[in-house]
Amino acid sequence: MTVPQSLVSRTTKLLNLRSTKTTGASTVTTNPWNAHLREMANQRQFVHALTLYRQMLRSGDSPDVFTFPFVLKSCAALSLPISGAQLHCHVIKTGCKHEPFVQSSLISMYARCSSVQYARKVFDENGESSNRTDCYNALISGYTFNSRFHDGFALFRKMREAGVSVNSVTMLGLVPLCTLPEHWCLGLCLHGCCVKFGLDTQSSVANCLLTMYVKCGAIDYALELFNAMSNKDLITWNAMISGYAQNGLATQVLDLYHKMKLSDVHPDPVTFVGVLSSCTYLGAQKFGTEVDRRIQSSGFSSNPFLCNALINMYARCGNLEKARSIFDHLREKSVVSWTAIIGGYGMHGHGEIAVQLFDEMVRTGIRPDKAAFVSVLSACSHAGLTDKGLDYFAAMEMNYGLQPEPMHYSCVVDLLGRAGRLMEAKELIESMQVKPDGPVWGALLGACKIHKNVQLAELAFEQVMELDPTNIGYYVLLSNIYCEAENLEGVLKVRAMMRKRKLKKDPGYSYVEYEGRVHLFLAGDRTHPQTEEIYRMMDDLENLVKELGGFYKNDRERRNEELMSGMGVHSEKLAIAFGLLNTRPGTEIVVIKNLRICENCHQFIKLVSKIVDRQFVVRDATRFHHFKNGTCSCKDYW
DNA sequence: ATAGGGTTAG
Repeated sequence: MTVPQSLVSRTTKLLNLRSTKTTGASTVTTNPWNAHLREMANQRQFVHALTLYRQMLRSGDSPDVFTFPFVLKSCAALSLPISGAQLHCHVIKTGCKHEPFVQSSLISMYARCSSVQYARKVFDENGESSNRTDCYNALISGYTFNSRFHDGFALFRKMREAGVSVNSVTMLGLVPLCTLPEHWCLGLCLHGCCVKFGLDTQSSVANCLLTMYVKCGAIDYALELFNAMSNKDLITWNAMISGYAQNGLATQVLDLYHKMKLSDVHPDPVTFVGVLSSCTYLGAQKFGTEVDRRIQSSGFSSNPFLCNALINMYARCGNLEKARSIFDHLREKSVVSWTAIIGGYGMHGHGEIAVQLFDEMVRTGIRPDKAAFVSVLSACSHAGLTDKGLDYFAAMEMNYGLQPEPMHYSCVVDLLGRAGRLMEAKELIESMQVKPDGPVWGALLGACKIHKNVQLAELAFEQVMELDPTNIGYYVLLSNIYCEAENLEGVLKVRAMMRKRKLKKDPGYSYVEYEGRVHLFLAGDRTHPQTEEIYRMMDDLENLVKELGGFYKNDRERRNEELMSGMGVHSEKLAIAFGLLNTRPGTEIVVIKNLRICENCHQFIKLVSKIVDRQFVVRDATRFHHFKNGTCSCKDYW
């Protein structure tokens, strides 16, 4: 085959290749450079490997069968198509093009750094000799790399029909093609294939299957596989930890991290990223600080992934000083770092700072992306910077060519809604290019609660029901709107709707982080080991609060809340009592809530803080996973 | 000796 001319003819010469002496095909030479090249490639020092290759040519030595795989791999890793094509010329000149390892390296190189079509060409022109497992494997993983689902499976079928034997590397190439939820049944079949071929004992294939399940959201299957694996290596642990983390199962992550520490496997930066993101999700700053110490002592402190994860963790947990200090010391601030710190200031009510930082980011030449706009838009809506937010929203598409997604719309609807500009918000939704999702109409519904607009609320609710009929939060919201409007009929209507759809309100829960553990309380919970003491403490507090004049703002509201949830004592009160029992006087007690704190508890906490002279901070955990869907199942976590 | 592969942040 000829090397694609379009690539070679480009003037850029990344490798300054001289013509080389042609040696006999596949002559086994003891090229002294090869050992060094292998070393470089194995250590992922790809630039060095290519430099070394250049030096080798300059010194007059010729590349051979053992040289090409390393340098081709380096080109693939660095995505250098022109150098890759030049190497292809060298392969032909040195007569190595029929060498098995060189063929599969070439296929892989083309698939990874120029075009999978060229990879296919090499494969086809190899003729009979490509009827080998290696070449099939290389091309299949090439299709996977380029997300070519149908081509990948078609080739696999061809491979089976041609009677070419399948090995574990075939599966490593094929399984990651099934990472979309709609393809996961096929992944399950592949799992069956692995068992049939006796490949499941290899931990790399199992890791690959594990990752596939995780990405499809089939956490149960992933866990089953994980538990069945007797030789869990670092990647096994990491796959499961990040799998939980990506599916919003934060407490399971912390549990698993704990178990990993007890095993012999040492965590690496990938592990810490998953653990930190779960601390962020839970608002578990103390746990996160522990992890931070471990990161420092493991020598990973300059890893950019970890720095960003740390900034995010501290910022979301409210420790803005610490987050800022890491951010300021960062050598290279990426758009991710900026987004994390902007989001942190935004969610803790420092909208002005968030906006300043966003502008500063743009001044330093960093191009904001969609996530950066989410953080600045939500900062604007929390701080009431309505016009500023609208400017950013306009700039997003006009100046940066970024098509807003439902997330951005829900921020802007919230922005307009909080400012009382309800009709504009409604019109914005109706003008959307993309289909609005539940949170977009939900934001309007929330705004209707603030501004007591029953009519618009009914309209927004109708829309939300089309999109997300099982989300209890919206029913509660509408019910409260009716309740405030003293529309008893409406309240009953919502309740009947919920009964008909067999929906029950998720229990409100609160948690307090204590001694590196998350202590979770559901409304009316009596499962905590200290339940007796907690309830005693709470009764005392309630009596004191009554003496100070604390009561429900309005009796109807209390009844409504109780009917909606069927609950007893509110979870935040339990959490407060637990905190008072276990923490030292003078320390702050941080309570995290999954649902908005109710008016009664708000007052309760205010009065308790006067009585006991302690500082309470109640933070809204819904902010932590505002844009994630998964529910937090912390229940089993002690 | 040599390919092919699995885990990371907002």
